Amino acid sequence: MANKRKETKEKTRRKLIQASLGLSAKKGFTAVSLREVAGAAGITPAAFYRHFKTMDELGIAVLDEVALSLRTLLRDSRERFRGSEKIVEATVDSFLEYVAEHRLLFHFFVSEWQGSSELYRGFIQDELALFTKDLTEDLERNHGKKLKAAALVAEAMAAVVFTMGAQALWVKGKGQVILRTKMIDSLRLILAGALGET
Amino acid sequence: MANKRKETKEKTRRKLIQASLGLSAKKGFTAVSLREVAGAAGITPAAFYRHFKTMDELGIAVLDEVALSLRTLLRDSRERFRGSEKIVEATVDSFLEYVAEHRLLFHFFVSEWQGSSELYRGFIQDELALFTKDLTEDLERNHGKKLKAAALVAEAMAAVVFTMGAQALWVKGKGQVILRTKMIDSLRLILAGALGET
DNA sequence: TGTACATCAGTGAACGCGCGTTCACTGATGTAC
DNA sequence: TGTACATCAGTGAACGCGCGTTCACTGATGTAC
Repeated sequence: MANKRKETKEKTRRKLIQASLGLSAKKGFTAVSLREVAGAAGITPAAFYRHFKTMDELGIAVLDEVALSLRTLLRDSRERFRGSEKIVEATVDSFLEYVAEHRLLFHFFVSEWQGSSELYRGFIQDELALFTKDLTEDLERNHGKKLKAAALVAEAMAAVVFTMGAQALWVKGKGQVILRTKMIDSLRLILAGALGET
Repeated sequence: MANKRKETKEKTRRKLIQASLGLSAKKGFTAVSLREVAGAAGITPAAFYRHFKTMDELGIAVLDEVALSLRTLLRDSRERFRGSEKIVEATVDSFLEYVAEHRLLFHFFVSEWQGSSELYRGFIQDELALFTKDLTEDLERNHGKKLKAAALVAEAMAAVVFTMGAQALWVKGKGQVILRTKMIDSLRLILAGALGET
């Protein structure tokens, strides 16, 4: 077998990424040290360099992970409302499930969203633009030309969904239900405005 | 005179706050060290303790500063649309002027908005709730009962305004104008949805 | 299949450095008489 | 107003500690024959 070495290396790499997510949930990725993350992943600080040149490179690897998972969110959301007109509920429910199931990834995403690292901010903005673009297409497909300025609608929706989605990270039980209603109603408001009298 | 000592102490305190803002713009407040901020303010590390027990206490002082300035934003915005029905333009223009004039304060605010410090996050959510509450009242006053669920409208608007406002930090020249239009159109969409057919 | 050599993920010790915190101190400012 | 004492913002040296980075190394895995 010519790949056992590759396999174990990949395993360690994934441990480093998971360790970053866990540690940055507590105090923010910028405040996590190379030694900490190496220790949490079960390797010595020196071995860290076999995987990443810098902590920034690790940060980007984490964001790649987030991007990947966000795209599955989109796919899931699409499947849900295919053929149905309940685009709003489908989007919100997919989103809230995503946040619950990928807490650490989503928290990393929003915490660096408005952060000070231009590198991470740029990456996140690009990913958000992708999300908005796909949402725009879905809106056009579902509502046709009755809806003008679909791109604008998608952007306003994304702002609401990500902002309130971030709140979902810190709210439990009943609060989750209230938040869900709030998200749905907000999106309906926007959609109603966009479909309103010509 | 029994207050020259007080005065100079207050001056140093302000220098520490300003230094924090400058430094955290570059790498985020969490990554700023006590020694750095003391150095930037022109005092020794030990003297820092004459003003704050910890860096966290300094962070809260900075947020107090932000809260204060946000309230003047609200006042300014209110004065602009008093008697006028152009609540949307007035809000957006006040907001964009605020962001431009208080870049560092606003950046600090949004960068900790979804951050990992529960202390700061809580403080910011409270301040945002205040903003939303006042906006709700203004909406009710301006549109009366034609508008239902004013609180929801205000919250959706706040999400849009703060999210797009954060983008204004990193956009120049023509981009600013486009962003302004985008903000206005988004808010109008929401408002139209809320005023739509009963 | 067995042997001899190459690869390379991870080790452990060492380095110089900036960190937060403490301490006894200084000297300008404030207060009491 | 002048003097004697109290206050206290800021100093500068010292401390132990975790940091990122380097280095020669080890030993399991992979490759060539």
